[in-house]
Amino acid sequence: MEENKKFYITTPIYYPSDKLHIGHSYTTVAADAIARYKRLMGYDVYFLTGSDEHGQKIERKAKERGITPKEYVDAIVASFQDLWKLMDISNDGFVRTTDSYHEACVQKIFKRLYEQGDIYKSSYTGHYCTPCESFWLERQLVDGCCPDCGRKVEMVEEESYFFRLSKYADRLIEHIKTHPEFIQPVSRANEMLNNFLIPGLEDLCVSRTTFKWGIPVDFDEKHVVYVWIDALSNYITKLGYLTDDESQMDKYWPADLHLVGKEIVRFHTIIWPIMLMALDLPLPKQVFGHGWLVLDGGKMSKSKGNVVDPVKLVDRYGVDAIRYFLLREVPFGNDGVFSNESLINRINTDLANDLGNLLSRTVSMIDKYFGGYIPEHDTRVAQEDDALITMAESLAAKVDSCMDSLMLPEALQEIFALTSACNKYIDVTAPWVLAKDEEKKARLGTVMYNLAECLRVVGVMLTPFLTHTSPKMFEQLGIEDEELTKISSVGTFGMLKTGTKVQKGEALFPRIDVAKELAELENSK
RNA sequence: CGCGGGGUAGAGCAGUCGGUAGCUCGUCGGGCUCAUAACCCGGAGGUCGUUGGUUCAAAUCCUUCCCCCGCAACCA
Repeated sequence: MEENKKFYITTPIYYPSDKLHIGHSYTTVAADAIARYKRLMGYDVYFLTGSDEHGQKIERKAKERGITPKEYVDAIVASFQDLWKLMDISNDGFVRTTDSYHEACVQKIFKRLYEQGDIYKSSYTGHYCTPCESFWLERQLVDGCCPDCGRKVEMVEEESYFFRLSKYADRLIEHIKTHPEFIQPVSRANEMLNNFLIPGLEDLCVSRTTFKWGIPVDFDEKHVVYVWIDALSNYITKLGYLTDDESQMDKYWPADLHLVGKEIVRFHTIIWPIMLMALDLPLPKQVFGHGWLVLDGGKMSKSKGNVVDPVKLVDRYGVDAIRYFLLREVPFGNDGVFSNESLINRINTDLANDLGNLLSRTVSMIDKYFGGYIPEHDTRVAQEDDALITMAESLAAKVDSCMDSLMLPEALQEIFALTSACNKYIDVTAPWVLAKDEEKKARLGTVMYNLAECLRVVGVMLTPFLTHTSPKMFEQLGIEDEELTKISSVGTFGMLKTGTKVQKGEALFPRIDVAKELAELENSK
């Protein structure tokens, strides 16, 4: 395997105003699967996630509870980390915007941009609601009053710092046009160009004086840095940018992939690249804006009180079931519907019926017909063997091509196509018939061997996606040799050793009684 | 005329450089009995939102209109 292949992947850093919901899990699980896949392929991966902890909303929430903002975010950020542990997220770093290295670096970035003239001081005029301490745009006002509290707003002029986005707009447009892979899916690139870039960018107000919970502008302490400037910087502050040790920065920057939800594509493809241009740093190779998990009734939102709690689902169905659903159900990039029913159906059909049952019937037959030892095999004696083996041998390449385009559901479909083929293979070869005829023992052995070997291949390919399931599969197949769990072992068929002792275990995914389960979920609300 | 996405079998989706309409789930029927009542095969079910047009041929290209969703505020 080649050395020096690196892959830097990030999720957004989440805002700790509340617990995370299934949508956040979706982004992070997707990033995790990609990160794990790249590691499996031999890349030196750095996978970063974190929390974006500043801003007025946090300050207000903390005040309501009578605690400091830091106390408030500490508790919630701990819950983030628990969730990622629960979901088996393999992040290499976790950045908090309240970390001292981050704050120091953001101050340096801000100062540098100011000194080189990309940030300048001016004044901002807007409709201000004093009780809410918020500025509102003209069109946001309801009958000329604050949309939050309905009270009168007043025109206020505030001293602010501005970032010259306009200066870099042409360069950015050019970059987007010459790098079609930069913003994915492409429809999002069109959206950015048509809505923001081509009409012309206005300079961005990048400091606030109306609240304190932020990173102070060190040369003008009554200002704090605008949260997006603060937050976006995380992708490089964590790598040690502008510190004595920039080795991580040298190694991993530019990012290979910023995975984000579609609503923040704008910040990642306009403000962030322009910040990087101003800092004279290379731009990330790709920003991928995935879609949302929506509910039957529409968007998931805290105000509607319909958010789905990932912890509850994981407790009930297990991590792998949830990971699988998130990665498989919705075309990556599109919106998709989340419902308990679709979740349970997905678990039952793919995981319980196709995969789990296949392993179960295969191991049982090896137990029954060969005393639990994987038998000898002839290679490709029948046409059906040939088709199956060819499929198994070409699986890794197919999955790789899907993963290259970030087609996660399609990658899983390829893997499950092999399990389907195995189920069919059992039907065609009818091992229970072969078992009745002592003369067909050799043929029976080959059939069982082929099945076990295919399952091993499936197990290897599922490693990045179903982190608990693959080891369980290997255990039941009796595989102890680490080499047989690596990607390098699936290119040629027949690596599994004859004589390996299989271990019948518990069902990988017990089948769920849909009606009963839905009723219980309904009651537990 | 703000921008973007979408309207294809009961449900959810694929198919869009034109050429017999596919997949998953569900449903109906059959097969098998190794297995988690799982697995395998087959059937039924669609005037591809609407109007007009281009063409030998349109879900696919152009056009009219209708409907749904999202964005334009720090909710993945």
